[in-house]
Amino acid sequence: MATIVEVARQAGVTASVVSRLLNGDPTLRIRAETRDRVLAVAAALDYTPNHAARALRRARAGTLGLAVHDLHNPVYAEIIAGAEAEARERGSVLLVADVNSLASDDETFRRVVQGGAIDGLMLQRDGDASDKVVARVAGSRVPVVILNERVRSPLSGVAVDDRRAAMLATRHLIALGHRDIAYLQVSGSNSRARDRRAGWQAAMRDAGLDATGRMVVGGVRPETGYRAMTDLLAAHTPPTAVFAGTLLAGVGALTAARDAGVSVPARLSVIGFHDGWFAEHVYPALTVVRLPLRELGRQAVRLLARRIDGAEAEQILVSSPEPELVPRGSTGPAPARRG
Amino acid sequence: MATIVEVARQAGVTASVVSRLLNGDPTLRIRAETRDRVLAVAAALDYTPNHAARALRRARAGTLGLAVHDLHNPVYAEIIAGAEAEARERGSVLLVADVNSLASDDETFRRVVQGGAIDGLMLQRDGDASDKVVARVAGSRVPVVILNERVRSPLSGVAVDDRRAAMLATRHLIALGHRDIAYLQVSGSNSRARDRRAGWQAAMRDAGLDATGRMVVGGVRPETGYRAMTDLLAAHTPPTAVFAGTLLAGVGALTAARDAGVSVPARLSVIGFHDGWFAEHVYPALTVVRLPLRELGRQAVRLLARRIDGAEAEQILVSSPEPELVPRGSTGPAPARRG
DNA sequence: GGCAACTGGTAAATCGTTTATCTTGATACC
DNA sequence: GGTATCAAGATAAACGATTTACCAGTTGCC
Repeated sequence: MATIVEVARQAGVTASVVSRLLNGDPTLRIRAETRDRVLAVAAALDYTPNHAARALRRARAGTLGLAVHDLHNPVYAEIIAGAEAEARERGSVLLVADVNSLASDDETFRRVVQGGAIDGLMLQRDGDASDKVVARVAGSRVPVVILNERVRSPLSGVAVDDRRAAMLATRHLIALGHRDIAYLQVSGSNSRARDRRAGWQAAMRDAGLDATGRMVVGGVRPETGYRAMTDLLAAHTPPTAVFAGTLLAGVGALTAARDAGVSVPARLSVIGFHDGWFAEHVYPALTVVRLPLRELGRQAVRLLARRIDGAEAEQILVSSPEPELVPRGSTGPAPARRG
Repeated sequence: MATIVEVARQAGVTASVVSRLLNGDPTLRIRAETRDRVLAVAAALDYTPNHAARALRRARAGTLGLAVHDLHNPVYAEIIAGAEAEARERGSVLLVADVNSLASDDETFRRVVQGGAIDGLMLQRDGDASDKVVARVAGSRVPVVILNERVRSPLSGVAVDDRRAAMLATRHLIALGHRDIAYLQVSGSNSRARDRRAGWQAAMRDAGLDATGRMVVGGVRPETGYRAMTDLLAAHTPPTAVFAGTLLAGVGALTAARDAGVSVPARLSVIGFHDGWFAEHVYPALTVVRLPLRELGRQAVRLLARRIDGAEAEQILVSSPEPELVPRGSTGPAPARRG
């Protein structure tokens, strides 16, 4: 590969000039013909600055870290897609690391975070491993942005309007005539869990309905949603509708209803949180509320970039595009009251 | 952050000693007490070698590139998970880049590939964008490993036994009494497409069945599988079973059957290729053949590491764990012959 | 006692960029 | 005519680590 010195040599100038020209140094005074000559040589040699050398000199890697939990969760895929696009547009590049490795493998953490391989880190707090990583990274010089959560001040975070979307979902069920609406709660203590629950409760209260006692942990995986739904259906008077706090719990709930012989949506309506391609391929197709996850990914990168440049911690709520109800087959009118 | 010079200073030696000690230089002669002192200081200062400096000096980034098409495809998620684990265990780190950006955005390609940000690249050839990337990267010094495909000699690649798995799937249907078995072909001209088709054909031939005329493009996405299945069902005598060359096409086929009012598995059996969590949550649960995708990801990283170290191009077939039939609800005995 | 071999390191040269500070000849100003 | 300014670059010092070559004492051997 051609180096900057080689370009300089062939253009008859010093490396300094090449560097300043290519980086657009405003203090550089250069004759037009010299500039053209340098640019021509750089193009001819297909000169590309060496990543490592630049990183060393600038004390900046040009790389953003993204800690991932489970790539199989479609919610992640969407956030990552947004982050990748934004990072690319800004000339950065995304480095992925498994959050469990970061938490449990000291060597990995040091290499990635302390060794300066990344300029900043994005991660979703979810479970002990991620909390551990947040704690450790807070003690380093690497700024961190929390994904998909409202956080308090020393931290930076970017979230979507979970509360509003949860209300949207619940109101949809209420509008269909449901009065006994259960909530499959997100596990963990974070704003996602709190806000979605709060949204459900608020919508229930607004409609004069009782929101107590109909809440059960649905988790973030199909299996947990399945179990939760199974338990609910085994109750004396099962709910006629269920709002699943996560997409995968919603899918699991649907499967549970089928296995229990409860027809959806005739006897039970199910609505999920966040959209994914397979929501159209379960049966019946899952009604969901869709949130701007891709945009969340983009904003996270922007915020992280600002923090790397020294800006203060910030909290961002991605409110556009707005949460949207996507009605599909899994929700329908409430069955006639048994009471 | 503490530098190697600072460690050396506090330990009363030169940086050379610290470097050689920490990197296990076998030619280094050092007194036990000096060694302990250096190690103690390094530990006390929590010394971590600077990524960029090391990369610059060694002319090696310590980073492996992974070009991704679509993170929503679960097959990818599994390969990535394997690659990430293996990379981490070897002290490398994974850098993800969207294959379309690499193909279409010149700037991105140069930064990532030519600038030395990665030591090697893994990608799945699938579509024009990826072919373009392969062509361009072949002209650089960066070694590339093709994922999930058997390739010819100048290239390196790692594949699973698509042919065998396809036979396994087809034989399962044959064993259930099906004789009219359609194949939803994978799109593109690659060994995945060829081998799966060949496996289907071989199994059909072995059973004395006709494999011609029952092949239609199913693609790699639910929508394409849906359309293909819809067309098949509209035929004069629809098949009684269908082998979908991809998981998502299988899911789409299932949905198509339902929308066409064809009950599965009573009138139509469907089997998919590769497993994914949602295969258990479609209705009926999708029978599939499972292949060692995670191991494929691991082997890809190993092969790439060898190539980076100068080894010749190689082709690898991941044959363990063996392809496995995972019977679920979408396949059943063939309906009584209409003829 | 002379030479070789070993011990326990040291010195210095990179790697490719960036950037603050100089230099040098020409022009402008008063 | 002396000085200040300016155009157009040149110089050189980092950034932090790795690696090759080398060296001063000390032992060992015959």
